[in-house]
Amino acid sequence: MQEKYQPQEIELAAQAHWNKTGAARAVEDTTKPKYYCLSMFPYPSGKLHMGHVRNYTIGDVLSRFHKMLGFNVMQPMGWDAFGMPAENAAIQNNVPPAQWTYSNIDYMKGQLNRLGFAIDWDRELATCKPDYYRWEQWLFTRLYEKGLIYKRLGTVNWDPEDQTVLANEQVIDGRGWRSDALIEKREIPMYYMKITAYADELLADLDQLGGWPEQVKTMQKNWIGKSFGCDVGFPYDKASIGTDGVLKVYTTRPDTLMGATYVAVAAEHALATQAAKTNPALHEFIEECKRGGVAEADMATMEKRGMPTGLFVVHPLNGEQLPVWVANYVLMGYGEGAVMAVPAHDERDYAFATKYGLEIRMVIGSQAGAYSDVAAPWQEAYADYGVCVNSGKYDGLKFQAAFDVIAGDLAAKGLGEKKTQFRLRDWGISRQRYWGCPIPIIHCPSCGDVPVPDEQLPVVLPENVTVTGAGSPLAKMPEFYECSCPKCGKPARRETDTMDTFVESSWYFLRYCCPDNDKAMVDERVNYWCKGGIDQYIGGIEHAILHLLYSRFWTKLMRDAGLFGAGKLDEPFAHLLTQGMVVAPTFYREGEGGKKEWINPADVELICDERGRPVTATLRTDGQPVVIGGTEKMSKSKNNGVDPQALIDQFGADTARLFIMFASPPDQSLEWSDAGVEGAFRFLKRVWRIVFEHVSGGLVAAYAGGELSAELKTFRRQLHQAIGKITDDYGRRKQFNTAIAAVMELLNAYAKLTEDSPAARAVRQETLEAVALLLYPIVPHVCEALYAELKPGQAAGAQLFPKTDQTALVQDEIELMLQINGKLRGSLRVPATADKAAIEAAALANDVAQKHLEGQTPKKLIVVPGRLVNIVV
RNA sequence: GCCCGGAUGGUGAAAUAGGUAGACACAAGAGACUUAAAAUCUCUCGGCCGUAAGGCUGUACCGGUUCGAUUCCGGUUCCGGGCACCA
Repeated sequence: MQEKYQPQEIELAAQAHWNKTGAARAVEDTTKPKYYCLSMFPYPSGKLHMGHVRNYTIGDVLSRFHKMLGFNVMQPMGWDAFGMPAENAAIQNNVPPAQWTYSNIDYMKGQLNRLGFAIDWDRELATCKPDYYRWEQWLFTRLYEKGLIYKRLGTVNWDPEDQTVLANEQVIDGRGWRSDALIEKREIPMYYMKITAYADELLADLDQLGGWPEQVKTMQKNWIGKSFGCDVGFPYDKASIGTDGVLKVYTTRPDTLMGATYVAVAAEHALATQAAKTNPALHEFIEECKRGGVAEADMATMEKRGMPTGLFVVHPLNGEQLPVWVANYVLMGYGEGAVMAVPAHDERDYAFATKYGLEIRMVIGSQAGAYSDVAAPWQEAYADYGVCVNSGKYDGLKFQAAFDVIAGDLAAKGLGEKKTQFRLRDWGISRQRYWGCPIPIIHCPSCGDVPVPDEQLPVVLPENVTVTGAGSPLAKMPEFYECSCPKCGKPARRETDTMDTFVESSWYFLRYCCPDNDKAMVDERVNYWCKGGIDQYIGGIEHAILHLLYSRFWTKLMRDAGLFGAGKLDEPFAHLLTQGMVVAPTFYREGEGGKKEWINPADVELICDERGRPVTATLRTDGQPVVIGGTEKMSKSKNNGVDPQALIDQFGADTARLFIMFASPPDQSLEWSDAGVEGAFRFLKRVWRIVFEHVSGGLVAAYAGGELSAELKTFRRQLHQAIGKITDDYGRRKQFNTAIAAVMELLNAYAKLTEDSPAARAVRQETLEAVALLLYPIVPHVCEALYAELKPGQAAGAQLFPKTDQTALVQDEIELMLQINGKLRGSLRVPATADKAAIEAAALANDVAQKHLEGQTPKKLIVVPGRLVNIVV
């Protein structure tokens, strides 16, 4: 055995061994329980970032651990290869997106292998390849025929200078990120997937997901947002509007209807358009509302503004005339594009009414008859449920009663009815971009939208294009869009929009089961690997809503298309681990026009005060100060990523894996710092040295029974307690930092062992064999090497995980803590078999207890078996 | 703004079911070994008082429940994630 721990050498050797033996190959085998361990596949952005290393190390630890428990493990990997960054890189570096993407995949695959992940590369897929996306196009045409995909207008960010649609991320303070032009909202035709048709099931099935964090289920539930409310119709006031009609709104608070004092409509609403014809100021205001992006966060935080239209509608219950306002916070795409406003009982309406001097009418009190408790002077809206007051015949009714009676009255007048509504909206999947999956539709002047027939699939995306950033490249390629109608044969035009990349990532995990099938989207192998759901899914918490919801949706779509045959799959992911973000500080300088130029932390010199808090920061290259931004998710846009490659080059893959698993539990965010990496390396060197010293004394058989001294007996108890704890940490708790700490603790105890008998050597052998296997899932390379030294000819990865020896855990005496009035005052040794009465007696007889009692009789005695005694004086 | 999280020593964190707060590490300081350095080993390490024994105090802030609260409940502050075209 070599005396020195040389990671580069042993890691390459271990990887060569795994490759030779096909250790990571996953083959269907019905004689073993299966374990499908899935990590969210990476976007091939160039090189791995710390988030990837963290994600895939967690996946690899769980994969290797379960393999040692006897499962048939599959750990696949692929590439979420379509997306905007490839187009941006193309514009910047004049490289075709495909070429850029494939070379990134090559490099990153090399990095994954260098980290020693047990990935079955035979199942690798890339979403930008026709043999993958053709099935997505195929299902698209089926869904289109079923009416689950349909076309309508949708609102996008329009950059008038570049003549192009921008993503929300590309709109900064209402301006295009490249052109700096003011962005406008624009309505264009888009394809939508009818996810709302599955809203009820997506909500109800959350209850099946026992292996999901509550947090994520709550977020999805709120996102779907099932609400019970009422449609309310406000008849037009004919004198002002000039025609008959009814303005429809939806509310979850019909009990407050008597307090409605105005209605607000979106800038694009028909009533707004009508009023603007004769009102130049209103016309100008509506134009202004159309400026800016479409992101909801911006809508919700912008200043609420409005303007009266001069039009009126009639209150359906009390017949009063209510003014119609145009408000910038009402959106045409959501619901009816109009809302009723009850300023007294809604915070947003309250703020708006206060600003524009609109009437505030209080109609809900916290108890019947008494509404002075929430009455003037008005400081804020009373949005809680209560009792109707100041509401005529409805006075005294509580929320539900008022809801029912008012809904009934509206229905009787034909001006409303109860309605269940969802916040969830249909999923717009059209993108006016090049680097994505082409939408398989042909537009025919006589036949309309015709789905591409199966035999013409896939619609292949041309790979040699030039991307300029202005307009859609496909729309400039006649050789792509010129075609003939599949129905009538006349000249037609192919759709040039591509699909949202979330579509590709909504089913890749099913395709891993059968990536080689060129006859079908999926086959019966899905039923083997996904039975009962994918056993473990691991990925960032930032995907808690969109990606996970879309994937659940697509699984249900594929199920209902009959793609799982006799198999049943309602939910794709049985267990979900949402890893915390890897975050790092951000630094920037403001350039011309206030544009932020982000600087990588590696190029920044931090100056800290004596308490270790950063005071100022300077750029290394010029020594000039930079602005310290917040600590945020490592990302390209903030340029705060830390390259893991340097870490691997210097210390090896095992140190990188160990450090990142030890630094914090997987579901917490991890703030990157270089400190601590050395510590992880030092620990591995220490393990190596300990094994080296033991092996140098000659090999012995592991302890298998027989008398032990008290010292060895105590130590063996620690060993087997640690095995139990670590098994629980890996398996149930998925908390790897404490598993590592338990091994460290065990080795600290090991180093303190003094005995040097044959029995002691046997216990040492037992311990080190166990340690090599206990650490194997986290640092497999070094453990493979150490285990081969301890048990020549044997591979650690082929062993079963250590089991606790119950007989080693037996204790004669245990220690209880002694509390007086809930404060720790001492401890107590009692026989392990002592009953409650014996423990009480021992506690009262204790010197410390006597001292604090000072002759008084205790008021109460609390005994928690195995833990403590609390004496209340 | 809305939804979901988080906050514990100089730092990362632990405390698994309401029961010893700070395990295990990092950094720092002191010492041993060494011609020296590196490596390694030993010790100290929340704050205040005390030579010590020990005492008081302490888990973002304010309040509550409990024999006992980092943990449960109500409120507040700050930080992070998501908000439908970043992935």
